[in-house]
Amino acid sequence: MMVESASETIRTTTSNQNGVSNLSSQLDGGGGREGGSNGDNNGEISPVDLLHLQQQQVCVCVCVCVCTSCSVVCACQQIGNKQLAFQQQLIQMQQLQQQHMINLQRQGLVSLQPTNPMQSLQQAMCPGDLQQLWKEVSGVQSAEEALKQQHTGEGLDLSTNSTSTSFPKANTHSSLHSLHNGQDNHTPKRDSHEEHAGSHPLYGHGECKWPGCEALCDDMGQFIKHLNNEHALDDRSTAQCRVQMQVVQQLEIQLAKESERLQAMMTHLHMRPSEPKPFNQPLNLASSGSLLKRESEVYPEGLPHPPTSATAPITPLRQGPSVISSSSLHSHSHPHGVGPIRRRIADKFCTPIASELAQNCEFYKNADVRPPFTYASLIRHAILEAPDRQLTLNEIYNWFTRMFAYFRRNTATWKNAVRHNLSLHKCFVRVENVKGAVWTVDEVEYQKRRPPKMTGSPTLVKNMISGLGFGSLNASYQAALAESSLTLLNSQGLVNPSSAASLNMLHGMGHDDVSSTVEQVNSNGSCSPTLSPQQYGHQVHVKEEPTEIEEDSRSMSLMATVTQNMALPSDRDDRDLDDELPTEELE
DNA sequence: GCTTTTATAAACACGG
DNA sequence: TCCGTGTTTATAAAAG
Repeated sequence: MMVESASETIRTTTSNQNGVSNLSSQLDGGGGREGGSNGDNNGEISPVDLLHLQQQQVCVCVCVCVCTSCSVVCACQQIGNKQLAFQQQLIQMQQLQQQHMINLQRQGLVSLQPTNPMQSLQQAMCPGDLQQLWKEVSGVQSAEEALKQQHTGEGLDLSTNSTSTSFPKANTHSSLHSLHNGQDNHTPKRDSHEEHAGSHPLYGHGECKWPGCEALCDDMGQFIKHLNNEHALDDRSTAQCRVQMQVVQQLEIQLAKESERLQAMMTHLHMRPSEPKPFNQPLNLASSGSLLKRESEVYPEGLPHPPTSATAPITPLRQGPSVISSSSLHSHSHPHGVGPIRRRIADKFCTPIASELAQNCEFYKNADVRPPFTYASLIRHAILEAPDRQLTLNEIYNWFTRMFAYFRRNTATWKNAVRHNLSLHKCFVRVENVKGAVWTVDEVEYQKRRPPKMTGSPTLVKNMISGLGFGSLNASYQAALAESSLTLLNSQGLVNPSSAASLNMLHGMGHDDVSSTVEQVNSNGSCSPTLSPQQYGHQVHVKEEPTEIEEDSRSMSLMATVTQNMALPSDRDDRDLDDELPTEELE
């Protein structure tokens, strides 16, 4: 069996301000470095050294051959004081590497084994490094290019933390694209070329994505031809395939490490369900700061204690803004120890509750963490999640307890709050059907209560804020909806925005507010509160707005306006509304 | 400092 | 009477 070999070039370069000139002072002698081992380790540079060099903003080139038959290791462990000396060293190293590569190519490249040399590199190699390996294997990159790249600041950021790993932009763009550039490659956005070219994982952006190959192909046919000619089943392709397997394996290892880290973090943050909690004190995302002062307080057993009494801040897994804000960290505790939770953070930042919950569903189910949403948001979400978008009070209770560990205790407190919110907010409409009293959501009222800070058409936003306030949806609002959100949704493939499926999809997309608004635009273009009780044929309104016309008609919900319209048919505005609403809604 | 929003607590009414 | 449900009021705090 032929010797399986490859040459690995790891470049840690920096686009630093210090440049190589700083190198000498930082590395000269090297005796002061912790863990420094490049002085007596037989020419090897350990990952620790690499990391250290990188952290020290040092430009260093390490060329390590991973072949099983030779032990060529080219490392700049003896970096001189002078920049020139360092550059010379680099050149020598590159020449050595190039020569070695030539030898390898003469031997005939064969597949790589996941041998120990390779595995030993895994600590220092990120997947991008493995991709870089392709360049060396395929001989695409010359040493001059590498040297040039090094001094132009492009190269691998050798960090032990994969999250901070950056990949070379220039010469590995193509090869990395298919695997590592998930942001580019996994997003639905694809250039027109790719869209028209069909879907071949090895073809995109008009070029071959075979690792190490950047051959330009005008169309799919040309690509197929190129694929068959250049990447046929031979030793070289096999070797590349095996390296690709290594890449995947490396990614899996990294994933396992990150998962383990995550688990440790969650464990550290008291998320061990199996671990007995002495007092089962919840963690409050919003007002955790006040808890720091009272974390030593103990509430007597059997006595209700404030649900806001958390012991430590904890955040769910998310990337959005639902994090503990500085203000929340410094919130004051309630003088009676009952610190009411102020505005939920996610509400404050207009975080879509659906996406937040979808993202951290298990988190909230298991962690005694107060969800960063207002009661109103939660209630609304619970109702909208229901198949028919209506829930009894008890079902709302059950949803709270099912979805949030936080609400599995202090039931009297939060249930009272739920009832209070249901009664207080006009967006919650109590209706009676055959099942009894159920609660629904008047989306118009909800949006009016909290104007959505959505990104989109300014016209839409404007109309959402101002146009909603006349008891009916004016034309501009409808037009804005149709122009912006509905178009957006249609572009997302949501043909029927009024369907529950669309709702769920929208929630999943994280357009909580947008979705709920757009839902109101039905297929015939008219706007109706989808969730208003008129939908429910057998339902009778129990919760009514005051019979007298409010001074501010904007406070009237659409549903309530309909109700009033029935009672006060002579009202002009209500007549206008009557014209706009489907007749069946008045029945 | 004012207003709005929200959370919390509590009182009360009503019906089963 | 008790309990669940629903409404209302009061208070405090945060945020704009």
